[in-house]
Amino acid sequence: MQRYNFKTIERKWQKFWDANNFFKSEIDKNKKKFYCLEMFPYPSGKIHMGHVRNYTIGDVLSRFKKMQGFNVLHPMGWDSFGMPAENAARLNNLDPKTWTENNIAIMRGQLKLLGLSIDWDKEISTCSPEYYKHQQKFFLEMLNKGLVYRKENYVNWDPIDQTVLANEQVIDGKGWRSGAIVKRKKLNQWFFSISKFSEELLSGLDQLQQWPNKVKVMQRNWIGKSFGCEINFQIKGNDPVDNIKCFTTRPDTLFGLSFLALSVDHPVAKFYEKNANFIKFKNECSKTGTTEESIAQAEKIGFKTNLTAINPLDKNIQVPVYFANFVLMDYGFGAVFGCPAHDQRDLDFALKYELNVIPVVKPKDLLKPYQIEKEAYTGPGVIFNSNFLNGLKAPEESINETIKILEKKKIGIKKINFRLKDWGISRQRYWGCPIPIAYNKSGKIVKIPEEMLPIKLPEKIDLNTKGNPLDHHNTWKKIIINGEECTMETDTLDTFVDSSWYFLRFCSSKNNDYGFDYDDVNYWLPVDQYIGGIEHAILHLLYSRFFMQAIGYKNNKFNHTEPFRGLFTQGMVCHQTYKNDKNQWLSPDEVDSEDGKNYFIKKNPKSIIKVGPSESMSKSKKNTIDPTEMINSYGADAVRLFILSDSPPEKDIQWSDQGMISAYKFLQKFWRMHIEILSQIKEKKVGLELDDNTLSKFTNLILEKIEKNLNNFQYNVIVASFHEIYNFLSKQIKKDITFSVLLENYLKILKIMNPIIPHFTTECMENLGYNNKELFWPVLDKKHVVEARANIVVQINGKKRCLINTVINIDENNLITTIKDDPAIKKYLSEKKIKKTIYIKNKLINILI
RNA sequence: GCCCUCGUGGUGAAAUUGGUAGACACAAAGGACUUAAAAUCCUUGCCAUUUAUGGAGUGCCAGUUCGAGUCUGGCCGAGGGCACCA
Repeated sequence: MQRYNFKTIERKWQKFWDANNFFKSEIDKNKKKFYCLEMFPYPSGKIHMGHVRNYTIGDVLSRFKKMQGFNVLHPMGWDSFGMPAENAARLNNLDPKTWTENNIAIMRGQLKLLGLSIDWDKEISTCSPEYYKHQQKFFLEMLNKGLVYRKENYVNWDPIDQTVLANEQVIDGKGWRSGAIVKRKKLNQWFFSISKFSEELLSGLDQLQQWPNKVKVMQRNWIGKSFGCEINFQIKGNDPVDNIKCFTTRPDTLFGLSFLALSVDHPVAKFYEKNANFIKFKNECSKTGTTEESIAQAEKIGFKTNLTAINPLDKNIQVPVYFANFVLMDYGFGAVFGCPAHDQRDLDFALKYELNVIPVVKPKDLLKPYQIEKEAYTGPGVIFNSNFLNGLKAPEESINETIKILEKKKIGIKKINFRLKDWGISRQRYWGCPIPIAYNKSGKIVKIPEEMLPIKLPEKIDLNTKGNPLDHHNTWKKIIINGEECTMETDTLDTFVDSSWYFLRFCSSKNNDYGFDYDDVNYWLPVDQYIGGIEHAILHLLYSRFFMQAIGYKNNKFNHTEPFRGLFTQGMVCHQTYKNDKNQWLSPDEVDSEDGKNYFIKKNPKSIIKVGPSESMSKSKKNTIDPTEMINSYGADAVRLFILSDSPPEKDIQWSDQGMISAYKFLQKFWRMHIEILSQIKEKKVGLELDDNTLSKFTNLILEKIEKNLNNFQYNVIVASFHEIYNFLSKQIKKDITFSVLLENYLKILKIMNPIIPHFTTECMENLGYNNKELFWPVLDKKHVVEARANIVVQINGKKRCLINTVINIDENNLITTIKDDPAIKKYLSEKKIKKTIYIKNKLINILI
């Protein structure tokens, strides 16, 4: 018997799809569209199992939607700017462009082996001038709309990568890529005014019903809206400083004021620049570092100024002003008022410097005398010790009432504050999109005129310089604009800018005049299903949402402001880790095991290996499995089948060789059954009515189930259903079935299986005489789903006692009569009176005795 | 500290949304076929005596209900996110 030869068959159908333009998508306003997008890859050189999982999930959905008659857009591109290219180029003495293009060629080939239903005509690459010239236009457009600005700012400086990082790219005080401890440095930087859209970005989340709640919560926290009040404190005497503004969410505790605390970067600090003790204190603060641990453990310290602030509600309350290490300049006004009784931080500070602790919120139902010791009281209660605020219910009543009073007295203003900060986009790097800006001799900003775009990166560049290579390229830096000699901006854009609009580009990937065409975008957008890793929950997704706001700002040409209607975040692919006796990582192909418990090095069977926990596949831990190797050994369909099996797509999956092999074996045994079915159909057997119906019923039930699971992303359950199909069919075909009924049902089953194992099923269908040029999802035949008989669970006092097979829709009295005759139940019912019965039609009966 | 998610056999997991717990697979054990191996097929969650038959059972403790893996409250544990955010 012939084995299933995946190598020739998979190639055959990939060519067929290609030749018939199977996955080309064009705008067709008579058809319902479906835009399926997976996060595009960085071209590192090789695809990894994470890609395989990501793109298989998207492919299954795309194929399913296409079969359902949707006009599907399923494109692919490359997130191809970024630092690894520069580093690799330096190592291998290549230029980043060549390195990147080679990688793309390799990875494109690898992805094609998977048989993905991608419209390769729409392929884009962010490092090509064809792409980034439009990005430069967006930059200028946004600049004209006042959404881009330049300012001198403290930045997060990564000393290894020699570049600036966005706040989001600093993780635990370390660079997200290099892992180096980030330093503070003052630089002139370009910013996107993302914070201008804080409110829109926050409220937009409510529309996103098909996003995981987890991601929405993370974004909400990130945007960090808080309601409060801006309060202006007068400074006593004739100091050069006469007032200090503070932001507070608890204006109702103002009578508990005992100090003001300022950030060391607060404008007031300029009066202390020459004070040796202040300099010392400032250094002390910066030493604390930015790591999570140090922040948590850092002691609250302060530097006392000679200023005295006056409580605006009561001029007799006068308090000292400190600089303090726990106040941040980039939130609120970089100044807070301290109310130690009701804020733990303030209390810690007050205890250290022996400042007043005045409680102003009293808990209800107080049992013992009320005294603040080492713990601040932050719960609800009633305001006291507070003159005209006394008696207000805190916090629900007191905050709003106090704000009203403060506004009336012109002391404070109601204010909403966001945690979200503007997005710093300048990077001191070569391999990124050049910023279309130059500076004239007097240092003024000059916009590059549109006809001069794109500003291309220079091809020949010396990468072996410190800092930004573009800065050392003297000919590139010189540019003449309107006859005036200028110097190019040498910073390039953060690569997150590239990925913030690529989903728009796919809609009009060939448009030369503009990044996209509004008609195209308004047809395809929003992306109906976006699929990718949870690691992009905040940055990439928030930036993309911002771009829609910014590009559509003041022109209202977009029909939708949210780019991604559905979001699915898939889990990681994990594998066990292995270490030798010297604590060095070992790759899975270096080790072997006979019992699945004890492992040894293949070359040295006596060696002992420590088996570590299963972790997400990474080069550094050497626990990777090469997808192309797997495709070559088992075929794309087997790999697709395995990567979807066992674990739900949103959870992590364990790679197992046994699992991979079992997926392969499944296809082989299904193929053997297929050959048998073929010969039965050729025989033109005419069978018995009963077995025909059993088959039709099964087919339609499994269709119903798989369709539901496709819509819910329960792909692991679908793979389980495939096994059920085999287990059922391999037995059923041994019975008498009319050949035409067998053909019809089997064809239906192959179509249902098509999105997951497309090559295999297409080949099988061709064997049956199907032409494969059109492929539609089978229609559920309800008459076969309706059962003639039902298995009813019989419970006595809530305990299952037996199953009874009866005709469908039997009424309760008839059922009880039948049950009383059943030998398995008789013994429970003998001479007992039935108190009550609960009957769920065709499902269950509970008899209480 | 705050927020979110999740606890089901040796393992990955299913469970029509309150109605037969453990589908489907992996592993292990036993069996069939075979001179033998591979491949293939069959059986097996736990306890009580054995296939029949009972019993317990979805992290723990209560509650609602005829009936709870599913709903409510409390506790324990794991994972993730945020954090001197005023």
